[in-house]
Amino acid sequence: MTEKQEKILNAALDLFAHEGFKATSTSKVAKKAGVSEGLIFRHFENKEGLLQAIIQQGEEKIKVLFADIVLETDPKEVLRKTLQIGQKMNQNEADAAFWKLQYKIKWELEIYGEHKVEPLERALTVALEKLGYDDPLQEARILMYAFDGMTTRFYLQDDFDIQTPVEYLWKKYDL
Amino acid sequence: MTEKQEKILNAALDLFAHEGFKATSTSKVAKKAGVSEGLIFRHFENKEGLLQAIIQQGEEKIKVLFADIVLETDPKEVLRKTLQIGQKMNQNEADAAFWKLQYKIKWELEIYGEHKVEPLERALTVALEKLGYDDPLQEARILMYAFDGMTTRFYLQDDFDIQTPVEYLWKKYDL
DNA sequence: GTCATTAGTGAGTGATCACTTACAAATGTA
DNA sequence: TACATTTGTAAGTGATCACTCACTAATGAC
Repeated sequence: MTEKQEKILNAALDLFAHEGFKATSTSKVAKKAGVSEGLIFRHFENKEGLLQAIIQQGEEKIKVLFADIVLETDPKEVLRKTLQIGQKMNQNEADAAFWKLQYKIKWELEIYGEHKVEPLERALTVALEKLGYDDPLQEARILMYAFDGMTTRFYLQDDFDIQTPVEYLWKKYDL
Repeated sequence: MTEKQEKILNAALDLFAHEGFKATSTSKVAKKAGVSEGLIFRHFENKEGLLQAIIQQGEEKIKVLFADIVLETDPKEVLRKTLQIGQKMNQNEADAAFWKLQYKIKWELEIYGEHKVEPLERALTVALEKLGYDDPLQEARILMYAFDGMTTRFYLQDDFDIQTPVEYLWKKYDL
């Protein structure tokens, strides 16, 4: 990966996240990255390839994000770490743009990518089973739906306070 | 509202919902509606105006959807009716496309439109208070986040089974 | 040092975009 | 019937789109 290749990816990530994939022109990406437009097509073949390269990074980043949780054996710690994912996703501006794009792109591509969250689903199910829930899989899924809903709000609603609902869930699950 | 005006709106709704706003050209809308492209601009001024007309319809439809719930006084019935919204939203293809667009458009416009769901939030809060929840507002919000997360999955994941989680919540709230 | 490969440029390309304009058909009103 | 207004069309418009091409600069292998 050359320096200019990375500059293209970073510029594309930022623009796709904030303006949308379809709404971002390749000329805009090139300008922001400080390279000629032709170079994008040399390295990524076409605009779709550029997007796929970013999504590819996403697959790896999500594994890293979940790795810590999947290995955890203490059930309450699994829940605690899950509720802390939101903070991890938005530690800095680059990460925030990255994860926002992951949420945003779902609707432009019309693909949820459920396999990506499956490891988390399994970890949560095991944890909730240990904690004595009757239907741990359904409870895990409801928690994940709520998390997705909260995250959506966080990215779309400027003044959204994510702290309060997270703390509420913290209390609710007695963590 | 002339016949052709409605045809334009319906064609636009369908295309915007399935292809996206930015990705849908005005010529495509005209072709699908069976009118000349110029007529779109005569009636709706520009492409943005066409979208706004659809969103306007959304504001009214959401009020109708919630009206029944807001007037309900029995707390459990409020919860039951809330969980049944999902079915109401997808009674027929036109409705499904309409509500899908409402979800989809949020990410293209980057606006959540929290005022639209406020009446439901209030109704749920009152209901959960009556049922003795410590923090009924937070509980109401978590339920709404979960609902949003479920609906997102429903629209993006072809084989998503919305029935099971709804039934789980039904049991959980003892309805 | 030579030569093949890769990285990078910048000026194109046709296609498509949202939108305009000039004009005709339909409709309402007296 | 006369005429003003609204509804509708078809053929444009310049701008912008994703992408290509001919070319040069840099790098690596021997």
